[in-house]
Amino acid sequence: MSKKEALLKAAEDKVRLGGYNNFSFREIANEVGIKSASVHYHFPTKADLGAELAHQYTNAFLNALGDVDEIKANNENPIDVYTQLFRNALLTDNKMCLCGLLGAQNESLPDKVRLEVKRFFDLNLAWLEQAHSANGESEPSHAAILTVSLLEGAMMISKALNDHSYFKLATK
Amino acid sequence: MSKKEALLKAAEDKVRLGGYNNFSFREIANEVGIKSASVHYHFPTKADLGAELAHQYTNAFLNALGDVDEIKANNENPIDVYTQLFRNALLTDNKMCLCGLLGAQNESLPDKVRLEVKRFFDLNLAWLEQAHSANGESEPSHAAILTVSLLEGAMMISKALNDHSYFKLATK
DNA sequence: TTTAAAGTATCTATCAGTAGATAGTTATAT
DNA sequence: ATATAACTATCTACTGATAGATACTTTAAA
Repeated sequence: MSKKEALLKAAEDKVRLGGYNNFSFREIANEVGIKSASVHYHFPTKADLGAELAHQYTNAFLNALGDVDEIKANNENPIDVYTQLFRNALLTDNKMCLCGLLGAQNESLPDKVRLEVKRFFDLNLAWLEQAHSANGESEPSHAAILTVSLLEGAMMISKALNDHSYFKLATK
Repeated sequence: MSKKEALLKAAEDKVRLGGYNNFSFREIANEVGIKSASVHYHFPTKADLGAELAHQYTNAFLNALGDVDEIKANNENPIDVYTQLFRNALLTDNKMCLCGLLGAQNESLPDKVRLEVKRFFDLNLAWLEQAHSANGESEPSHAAILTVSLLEGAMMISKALNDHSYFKLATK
């Protein structure tokens, strides 16, 4: 893993625990074994780092979801796949969804970060709409909104209560 | 409004926009017209301020909700009342739910703040369980979890997309 | 094929600004 | 007189950011 990738990973862990202000160049530099000034070589500003972090997170998330048609072709329910990905993010990493937390902080984010967070939800809603449509839902667009809202909310409250069983109950 | 109340109000606005790290003693002191050192007279530490903020927010929220039995006696649906309170918080104030945002940041909060955030959701779930029970739901506890998760998630994503119509769609 | 230039990745040193917090002082009001 | 609510002054720690130097690697030109 390159230093740049390591910096992004270190930042991701901290942001997913406490939001955009929960990491500093010094902290993540220490963790990967360079000086804070050197972080600016890879990311001119903190906003640049935050934006790239959200962008890559979104790409990785959508990549992990895969293609709706392929899922259907395997006789699987894409909504179950989606739910499972959220569940893993919470249970395995024991952390919030990066873009969920950043989204809640929207108004205090730099513009370029805000834009990437919006991209995450736009793409998620598009994927879910396609999924519900493939499932024969009568209102796929509305169902998509309900799905992502419920999952993000359940995740948030599971963290607030520090109780993973909450998420399981909310998504069963 | 006393200085102390004004400090809490100023802090609340900032926290609801960007989380616990989104306000400083200096900022809120300037806003109410005192010096940052004087804030420590009212709140020994920032954690004390945060905890009292979340506590009062919770009390005000539950007070605004009112009593389930009285709502039912007026032939109103308490779940509609609950939804409407969330909607107003978002549409009128144009801000996130304080405890929703803090809950997502859970791991980076001081202990006493974390405790108050947990109290918010515990009390919300109890109120909703009673409400769903009064509505004759077969699984009031489960319904309560779904209700608060959906509303918090819809609120979060409305902020992320900067689009209030999203919340309306999610809650119709 | 050697040389020159450019790019990569880091360093040290430093900056102005802000953070929360403390000690000790002063004014005001009961 | 005492408690309340503010003040001034100051502290240490941390923030993101910049300047300038160094070593190493890669590319391009003579």
